[in-house]
Amino acid sequence: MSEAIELAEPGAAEGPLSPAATCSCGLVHEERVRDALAAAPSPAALQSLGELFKLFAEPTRLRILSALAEGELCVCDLGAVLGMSQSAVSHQLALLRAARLVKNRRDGKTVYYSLDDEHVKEILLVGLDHISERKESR
Amino acid sequence: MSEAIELAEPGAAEGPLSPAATCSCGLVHEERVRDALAAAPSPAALQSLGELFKLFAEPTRLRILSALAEGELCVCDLGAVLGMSQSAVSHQLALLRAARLVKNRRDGKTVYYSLDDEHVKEILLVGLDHISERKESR
DNA sequence: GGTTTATATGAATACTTGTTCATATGTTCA
DNA sequence: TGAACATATGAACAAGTATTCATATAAACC
Repeated sequence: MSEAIELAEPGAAEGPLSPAATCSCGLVHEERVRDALAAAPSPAALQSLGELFKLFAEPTRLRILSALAEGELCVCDLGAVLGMSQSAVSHQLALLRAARLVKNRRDGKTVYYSLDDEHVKEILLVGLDHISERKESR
Repeated sequence: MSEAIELAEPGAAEGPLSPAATCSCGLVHEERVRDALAAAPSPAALQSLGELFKLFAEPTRLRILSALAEGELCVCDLGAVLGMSQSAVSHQLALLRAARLVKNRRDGKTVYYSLDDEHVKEILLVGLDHISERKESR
């Protein structure tokens, strides 16, 4: 607790910490806060990261991605795999496509989708690793 | 297109594919669909995976996690880092705690938080790797 | 060319969720 | 014990989003 300091006016601009960067409590470990701020990703990176993980944050899209991890599938195939309407699948594919997680190629009337990024499998594996580890430690 | 087959009755139960597992279109690559279904994670795993990635899907929590990646911080520190109210931070910490992504220890009135899982940094790094790669290829 | 089939997209609705406000819990210190 | 402080939590409101329904695009086949 040696580096704990008391800020006289918690909400006031005092020192290099920005005014809004202090919460209502008066206790702040200034050095640690400074380190954390220095190491923080840029707002743009945070935004992109959030949008990326949001795509992995839903069972529907997770199923699409893990299905495509097995190989190329057309939209109708994905509908069959998921037991979902073509429209719902297509909407999700549009999101995944915009994030460049999947790519598509057209063959006549059929559009085939596949993974566009090596990180997809990697992220899925780390996630699966995490949840299985949590399960056994419980 | 050699393995493309036409289902006579798209909605009807025909073959090992479940009735609901066929979309409105009649074109299904049966073998590919079967492979994808065989490789699909269990519903429970999909649920857990979704909940896990949902925690990484928001700038606020991403900032909390990357701040804690630099070292232990108390709730008030995190409020200062994020420029957010103690209540908002505490709510998010409760979610991260429930998922065992962070742990806490009490020292008097102060509660210190830190990362509870090696996968957190790993997931963050893969995500950052992905978005930086996308940026340069654009 | 016109019809059929596979996919894409726009609008609307139901649902989830992050933040705020108010208040409770738990610890220290006088 | 009681006051002060750090944190936790419950309720409510606002914002974002996944699915459905209807319709548009695009290619193939007659």
